[in-house]
Amino acid sequence: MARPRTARLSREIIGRAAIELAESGRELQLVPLAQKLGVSVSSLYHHVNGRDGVIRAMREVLVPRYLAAVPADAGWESRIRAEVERSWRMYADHPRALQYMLTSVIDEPDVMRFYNALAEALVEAGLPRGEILTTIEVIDAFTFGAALDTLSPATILDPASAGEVLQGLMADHPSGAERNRRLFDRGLDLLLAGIRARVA
Amino acid sequence: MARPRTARLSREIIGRAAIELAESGRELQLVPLAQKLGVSVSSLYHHVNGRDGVIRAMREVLVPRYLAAVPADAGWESRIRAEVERSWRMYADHPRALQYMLTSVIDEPDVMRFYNALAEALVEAGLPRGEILTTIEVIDAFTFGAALDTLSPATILDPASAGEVLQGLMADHPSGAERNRRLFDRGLDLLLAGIRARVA
DNA sequence: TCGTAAACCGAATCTGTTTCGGTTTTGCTG
DNA sequence: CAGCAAAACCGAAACAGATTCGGTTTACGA
Repeated sequence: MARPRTARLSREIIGRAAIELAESGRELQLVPLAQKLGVSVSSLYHHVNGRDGVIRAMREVLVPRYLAAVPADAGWESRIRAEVERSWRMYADHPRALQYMLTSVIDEPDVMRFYNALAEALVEAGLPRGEILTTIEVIDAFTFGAALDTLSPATILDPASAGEVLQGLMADHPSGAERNRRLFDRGLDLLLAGIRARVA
Repeated sequence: MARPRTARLSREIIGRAAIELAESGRELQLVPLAQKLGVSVSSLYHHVNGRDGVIRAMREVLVPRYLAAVPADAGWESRIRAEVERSWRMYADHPRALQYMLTSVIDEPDVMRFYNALAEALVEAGLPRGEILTTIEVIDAFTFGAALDTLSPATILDPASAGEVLQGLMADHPSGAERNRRLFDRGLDLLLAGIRARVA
């Protein structure tokens, strides 16, 4: 086949399809990706730079979708909550895609905006200037770790080999998405409580 | 060559070599690994189940090395600090190895011991029972995220595209290992402050 | 209308993993 | 103390994915 009337591929089309493929649980491979798109593997190379380029395209789709600017909210704490929530949602909605994006460097303007928004909120909170950037990194690291938790199997711990205390606690502990949501909520609560205590 | 007088390989030998290889920054591939061990690639298959088996062997080396039981400390807070510190050190000392271990399931007894120790400490702290497991997961997620931060390039953010507030903060911010250490310390401080506030 | 570049394809190549058949040594068993 | 199964190694072949290359047709600008 030759050049079609209207192009079948673009970075965005490839990125979207790759995200779907990754989230379906299968490995991110070019043959299945090309099949999904009804195209031959080599055609992908006209739009993205190989497999790494596919991963980059995924990020170019996800970041603007989740991290684009929104009208700012009132207080510093609710602004932080809103920003971090969106960032977490991006990860948690697409944990398998995230897994591939782990090692690549982040240079999206929207990511920078996200950091900026957190910085401004923390300044407003009254945190000493020297602690702000580190605190942002803490929040980011936690969000990231919480998102990776979604990749764990539904039940992480084997009750059989758990100790006495732990075993008792595992009985009515949620699993899967519910566990993950609670983990994120509580972590953010704890961090914000820590920040409040610090500025008090 | 045939069977040697004394075996050249074992799961542990392979695991150690693989960790070194990963930390050296090169890809974890079987050919370099076999070369490093002075052995042919196919020989690896007698001891570990392919590439995935090599990754598993890495974990079998690292987990006992870092997470084995140690004599317990006095208060709940310092016990948590000690446990989490060791867990973080494992990750932070071997971030590249960690990267390969991300997706595999954890079933080591020492890991279970680690969770148990945290559970007992939080019970002692007086945290409501229904919150303990989630809090452990929060701590774990943060540690993990903080460790992954070591994989980031030395400078994450491009000052040129940073906003006004952020740019000012980036001037005297540490980078590399120093940044990572601070990130971990402050995160743990914030979480513990949050827990203290909760039980107060 | 002509020529260049874009968008696609199949086939070939390259890189890395896995399997297979063979050789020698060990260590157990009768 | 022979015999023999299994262990530990090897090289070569098979396999799996990613990447490159040369070709064909179509779009589009000069």
